[in-house]
Amino acid sequence: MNIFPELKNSEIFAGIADRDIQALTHCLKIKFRNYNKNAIIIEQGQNVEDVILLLKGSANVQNIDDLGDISVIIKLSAGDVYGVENGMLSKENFSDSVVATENCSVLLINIKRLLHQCVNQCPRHDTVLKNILIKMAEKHMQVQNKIKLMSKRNIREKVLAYLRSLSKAAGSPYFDLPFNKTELSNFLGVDRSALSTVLSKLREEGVIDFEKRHFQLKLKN
Amino acid sequence: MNIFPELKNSEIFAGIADRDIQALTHCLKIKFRNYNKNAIIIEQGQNVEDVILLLKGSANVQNIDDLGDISVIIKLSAGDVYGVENGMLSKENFSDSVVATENCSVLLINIKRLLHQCVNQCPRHDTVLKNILIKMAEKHMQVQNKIKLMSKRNIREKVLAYLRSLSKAAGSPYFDLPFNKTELSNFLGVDRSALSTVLSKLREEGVIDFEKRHFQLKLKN
DNA sequence: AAGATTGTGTTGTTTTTACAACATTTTGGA
DNA sequence: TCCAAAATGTTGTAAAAACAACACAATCTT
Repeated sequence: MNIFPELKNSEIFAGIADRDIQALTHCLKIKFRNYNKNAIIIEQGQNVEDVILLLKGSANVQNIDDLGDISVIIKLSAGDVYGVENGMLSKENFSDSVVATENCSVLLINIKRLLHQCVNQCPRHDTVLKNILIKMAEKHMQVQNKIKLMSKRNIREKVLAYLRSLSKAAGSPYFDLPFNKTELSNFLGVDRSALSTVLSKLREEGVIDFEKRHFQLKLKN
Repeated sequence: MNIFPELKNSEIFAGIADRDIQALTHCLKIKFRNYNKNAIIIEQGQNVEDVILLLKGSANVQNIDDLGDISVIIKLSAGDVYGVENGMLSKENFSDSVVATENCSVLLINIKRLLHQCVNQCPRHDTVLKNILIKMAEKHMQVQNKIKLMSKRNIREKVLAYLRSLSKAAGSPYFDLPFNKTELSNFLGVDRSALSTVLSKLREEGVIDFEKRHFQLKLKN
């Protein structure tokens, strides 16, 4: 399959001439894949060979521990990249899974080819790497911010801090959760039913309103 | 002050010839600073101008929220780097503080100079940047792992998971906490006295033993 | 060395959470 | 469209956590 048109629309390849993109496709051994919702894009334990670039859809980076408890580490949206950090540290295996939460289109980029200086002196290799590293930095900041949420001493403060950050990102008191409520509980590291109770209470108090994934933050509270 | 000898001992400059290091010092506007224990190396809100490289000592990356609650996001040890991600995303200000937990020696590296292609075609600039990005990737992984700890549903599992990771890193059941217990509670996002109770219980059950910062993991449990 | 500050463990109380079980709704396939 | 599976909200209960207050130990300052 010719994956050329898919790459053209990605931020990572923005501003790169068509024939340079063609060259990069070979140089970086780029593969294109589609995944259905709930499909496993990366399975924890799997060999680290490719970085993934999510072109379309969304996915959760998650981990299941010995007790079977799921922890959702981060959410990936279209444009996001995952796995560069593993490659940079020469990790053998992924310690977390990436699971599609919608139907996804994904590019697989060979990690070794990406990180090591291209023998062909392939044009724009560095530009792509730089763009990907910026994406990684972005995730790094997001994860650090998530730690602040999770440090809050109760569910109410955790979820409010998270909702505020979504509202801020949306630039509006109205916004959509990127998760269903079960995923949200795993994202915040709390029990689902306890979260449900807290959300109901916040609604009853008039602090928030919500319907399915659509939320409104009514008071700064 | 001549900071040359200080740089030579850092991993970041490993394998770079002496006169190249001299050149880099100017090119990257590198400054050397000492900080006493408890001194603020970076204050949240401060302008992002430099990346810091911790040469000696240790520091906590932490955040104080509106309610005055402290959250310790990560611990920095000798060799660690902080602030690259902010620079890469053109953040104006730091949103977290970095506080010395021992007497520290620090290099300040101009972030713009580091990230943008050097006009002088200064030798080894890229090597330094690459080394620093690997350090960033390392922190990124650490932070993701921390999220897994914090996702555990009770203090017992959180602290045990953390102690296991320290034991694994030390390659021994005996190891030292990089925190005092108050800091540890802020690192894990739990109440200090509650943590103290859990640790005492674990000791009483024979799962762990500890004295000050020195710990032993007696059972996998 | 003395005094002040910080760190630590303990306890009791109150609040919050996890857990389990369930009913209902929604979603996704077949 | 119908069925099965998944998501959601609710409730009760037991367990755990936060909070506050305190005593004592350790550490730092002067």
